[in-house]
Order: sequence, then structure tokens, then C-alpha cells
Amino acid sequence: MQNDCRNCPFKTKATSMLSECSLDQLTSNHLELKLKKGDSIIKQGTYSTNVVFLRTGLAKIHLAGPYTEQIVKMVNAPSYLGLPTTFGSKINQYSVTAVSDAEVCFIDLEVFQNILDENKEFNREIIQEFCKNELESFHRCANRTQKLIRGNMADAILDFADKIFKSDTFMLPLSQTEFANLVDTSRESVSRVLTEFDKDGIISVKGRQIEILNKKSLQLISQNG
Amino acid sequence: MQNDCRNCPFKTKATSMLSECSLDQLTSNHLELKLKKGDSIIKQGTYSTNVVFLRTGLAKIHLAGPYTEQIVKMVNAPSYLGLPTTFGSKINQYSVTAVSDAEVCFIDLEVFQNILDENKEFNREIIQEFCKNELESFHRCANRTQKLIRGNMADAILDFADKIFKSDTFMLPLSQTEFANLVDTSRESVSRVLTEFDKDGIISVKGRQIEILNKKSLQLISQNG
DNA sequence: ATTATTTTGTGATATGCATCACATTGTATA
DNA sequence: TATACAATGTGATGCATATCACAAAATAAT
Repeated sequence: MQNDCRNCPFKTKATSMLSECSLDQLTSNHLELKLKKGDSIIKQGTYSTNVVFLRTGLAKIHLAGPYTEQIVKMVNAPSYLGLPTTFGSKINQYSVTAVSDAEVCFIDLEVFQNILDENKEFNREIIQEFCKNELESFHRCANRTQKLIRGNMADAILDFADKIFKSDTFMLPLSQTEFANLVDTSRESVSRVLTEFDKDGIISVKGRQIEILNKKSLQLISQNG
Repeated sequence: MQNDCRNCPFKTKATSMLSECSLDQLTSNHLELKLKKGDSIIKQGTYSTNVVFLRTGLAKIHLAGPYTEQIVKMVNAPSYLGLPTTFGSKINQYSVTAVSDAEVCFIDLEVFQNILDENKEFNREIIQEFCKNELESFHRCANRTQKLIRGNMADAILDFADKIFKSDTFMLPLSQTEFANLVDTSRESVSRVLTEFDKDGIISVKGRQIEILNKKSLQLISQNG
């Protein structure tokens, strides 16, 4: 299955910087796949030989912590996945799993490296990505460990609304157990805080359907009080 | 102050891949500085126009969390500092401070970008670095949040011994308050656990002088029990 | 439809650790 | 050498939240 990457409507900023030549190289060296919710994209502990381009959909990056599975972050399309794990280690250090239906392209590592070598602009964009990710992870580190649960949950909900779904109404793409693993709490606490927020009129919760009713409040809780 | 970068005895793996030409460019576009313990290298909130090369010494990367200053990680020479913050944002998103006497070179951002563009091998090594860092931060995220204090303290002590000082005897380069910020606890807990470890004969603590007496135990506590 | 299985809600209890409070030691500064 | 200030040790107390224990929904499988 090889669509022409030149016409791919889902290019990242980086990809749009590629030369025709490199795009052709991509075209002839990628494997396109349609995935369903829950399908594994990258599996911790297995050999990594591909970089993955997430064309459409939403994925979670997670890994085995000392006790429970830890969800490190959510990534939505379009985005490259697995760069750290394929470049930084022979064996995948983390898993990536689709949490919605998704389309992905598996790109051979060498081809990707080659393209990285040959396209300055692309290279810069990818490095830019790395930098943003590292900054993000620094901030997450400081926030997650210092804030109380309500603050972290507020954060996560705002993130879903603003960064992932770009809407104040959305379906939570995770179970409460998973949500707990993302926010560093217990499943029970997630449940409690969610109903709490609902009772306080800050959000409305109907099953996994969430609507932000009072964004200001949520932001205040996020900044913490 | 411009020593010839070609003869610099503190090159990183990446730097050793540079072309003569690029090394000359570096030579004529860097500012070499001797710093003392406690001196600021990068300051959160200020404009970032330089990449910093840590020639010798030890530094902490830290940023203002919602409540307290959070130490994200320790970095020892030789290493580049501030890439994420200079490439990823105009304003520094974090601080870097020397925790020992240190020597640094300030490198103009454009020059560094240029060198990154012109040297494939160097570029690859830098990307490799980014990948390793991201993996590390994922693991740290999972460990820090799931482990109890004793586990995290054991981790940190092992890290100092194995990665930073390469010796089982070393001077803790941080006050207990700082150590607490690194390990996500309170100063008091650091003090308590340290004396605990000492009493159990796992480490010996004399002021900031630390000696690991029973590494197996420490590793066990790190893996957690 | 019926049963099995996963997901969620909610109380009661336990606990790890932060916080407070103050003593003590160590280290700069006059 | 005296004085001030920062860093550390240690007990007592409180609190946020994990854990346990079920019940109730909701989903999936038969």
C-alpha cells in the first residue's frame, strides 16, 4: 500500500519541507496501515526498526513503571512517533498504542535517517520538535510532582480540550484507570474528582463525554488553589 | 578568550565529529568562561541567544514549579546545555546553574545551527542525545511518581555514584533542600532517609561525604521493597 | 436475551509523608 | 573570637490520597 507522499494531506510542518526527491524516497519505502482503537503501534521490549508517522488519530505513549503502566503523554496526528526509541535504543523503551482509530505509516529507519541527512529544513524542524518535547517534559515533571490531584486533573482536561481536541466538548479517550496512570493517581481518585468537578458545575460528565462549563475555574484549579 | 577548539581536550563524541572548518568556526565564535560553584549559566525568563558547552564541572537543570524550584536533572561535563531552551523557545524555560566550579563555552546560536547543518555526523550525535534524553525523562517520569521516597533517594544516590562521579564515594553536590527538590520530597524526609540508610549500614554519611557500603541493598531499595 | 467481564461510583480505613516547631550544628561575616 | 545565618536533625501532628471492599452500571461475549 503506497500512496504518494507528495499528495499526503496530513504532512507535518517538517514533512512539508522535504525535497521532491526525498518525498519520492518516502513514497517507495513506507508501509501504510489502518489501525483500530486499542491497536498497538510500538511495543516496549521488541526490536525497533521503524519510525512511525501518525497520519490520523490519537495515540498514547506508555511504559511499564515499577508498579503500574505509566502513560507518559498523549500524541495526536500528524506526528512522528518512536524517534527516541528507535534512535536512542535498539529495543523499544516504550509502547505506543492507538486510543482511537488511526492511520499510520511505518518508515524504514535508514530511509528516515537518510532524509534527515539530506534535508536541512526537515532536520531543523525535527530538532525543534525534540526541543519542544524536552521542554514540555521538564514542565510536566515540575507540575505533576508538585500539584495536588485536582490540579493535575484540571491540567489534563484542559490539555485534552486545547491541545488534543481543540474543543471544550470531547469524549475522554481513556478509561478512568488509564486516566489515573496519566495523571499519577488512583482510579478511584479520578472518579471522585470527576464527580466533584461535575457537582461544582465546572465540567459536565456523562459517561466519557466531557464538557467544560467553567474554563476559568478549571484554569484556576490548574494553577492551583 | 578564544582557545582553539581543535585542541580542546573536552570534546563530546559529537564535537569530535566536526570538520576542521566547523571547528575553526567554533573557535572564532565562542566565549570561554571559568565559573564558580553556584554561578548561573542559563537563567529562566531571560532571552536565550547562546548554546552552552559545559567543558568541565557539574550543573543542575532547574525551573520554577508551581510551588518550589524543581531540579529536573544533573548534567556533568562534557555536554551541551540549553539546546531545548534556545531552539524551542526565545525565552529560557529553565535555569542551569553550576554546582561545582566549571568551565563553559558560550556559542552563538546561529553558529551552532550552522554547524548542525553542515556536519551530518555531528547532527546525528546531537539527535542521538535528544533521543537519549527523552527516553531518560520518560523513565524518570514513571519512576519518580510511582516509587516511594526511599526508592527515589536510592535511585538518586546510585545515579550520582554511577553516572556523575563514577565512584562509590563522593561529596553530595547539593544541599538537602536541593536534594529534596531533585527527588520530589521535603528537606526533612531527605535528612531522615539519609540517617536511616546510614544506620542500616547501606551508606555512610559524614556531612555531605557519602560512601556506598552495600550497593546490593541500595539497588534493591531502588527497585523497591 | 443472558451471562460474563470490564468499567465506574462511593464509603471506610490505613499510611506515607508534608508540615510545623524547635534544637543543633556548621559555616560565613564582622 | 564573637555573631549571624544557613544547613541539618528529629519529634509530634495533620492531611491528601492510596487501598480495600463492595455495589452498580455499562460493554462485550455467548
